[in-house]
Amino acid sequence: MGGKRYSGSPEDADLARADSLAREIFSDVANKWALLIIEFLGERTLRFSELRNAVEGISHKMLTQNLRMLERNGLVERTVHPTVPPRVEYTLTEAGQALRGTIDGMCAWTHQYIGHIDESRRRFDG
Amino acid sequence: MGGKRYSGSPEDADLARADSLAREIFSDVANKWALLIIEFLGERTLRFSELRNAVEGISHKMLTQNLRMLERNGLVERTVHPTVPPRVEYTLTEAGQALRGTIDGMCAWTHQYIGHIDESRRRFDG
DNA sequence: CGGTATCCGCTTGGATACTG
DNA sequence: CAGTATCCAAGCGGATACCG
Repeated sequence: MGGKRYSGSPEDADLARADSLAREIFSDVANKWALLIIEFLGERTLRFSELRNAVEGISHKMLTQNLRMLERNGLVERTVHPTVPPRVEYTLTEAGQALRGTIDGMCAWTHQYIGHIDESRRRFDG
Repeated sequence: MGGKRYSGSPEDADLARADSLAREIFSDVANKWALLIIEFLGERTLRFSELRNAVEGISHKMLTQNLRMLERNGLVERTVHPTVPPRVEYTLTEAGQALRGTIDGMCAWTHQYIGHIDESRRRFDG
């Protein structure tokens, strides 16, 4: 991603715009809270409070903030059930599901290399 | 990842420890600078300054900080050539290469859905 | 229950300067 | 060139309170 240089023609300007957009999207999505939320939503639709319990350590504020961002980018769909008390559910869209696939890869990677990493840390720290 | 509850037996304590380690690793790695660095190093070995140019927007400080962290976790290998001026090169280890595969997936995803996302954003903002 | 708003501490991260 | 250290401002993010 990125790394290219454009020299000024109209088509290049378009490419540059797409590039900066890609960077923006990448920056939105590539943070631990967003990735963890997507990972948990991949298993099934969840309510706000369920999500709050699943993603442990996340604050009320960070959860809403990230959910809005994911909704804005069309990765998550928000459905409000007009009941009392309110019931709000979050589901992955197709785009979200697709991204989830790659996050699964990251999780699998973590478990696969956890031993290597733990050892490497000890060597480095000592 | 995570989301499980352990009830207190010795084996459970081990699982809980592995779990929190996994979380720690995930938090280290799941940030945009780390992911971008790994992505660029996947193409080829790079010097500090090359990396600084490739990952545009990153500051000197953030680059060193993330490189140390990646080295500590054994994802990146650092080789110092004792010349004047010094020449320091960074390469992905096998673990790093493996992770790079999944990051490639994220980049591909970005480009595939960039249209959807752009449109979704307009709808949301307007 | 879920969301928004406010306050505010404190971490993050940029700028700068200095070493080998 | 690469790395470390210091300083300091901006903004992240937690806590709290209040509304629909």
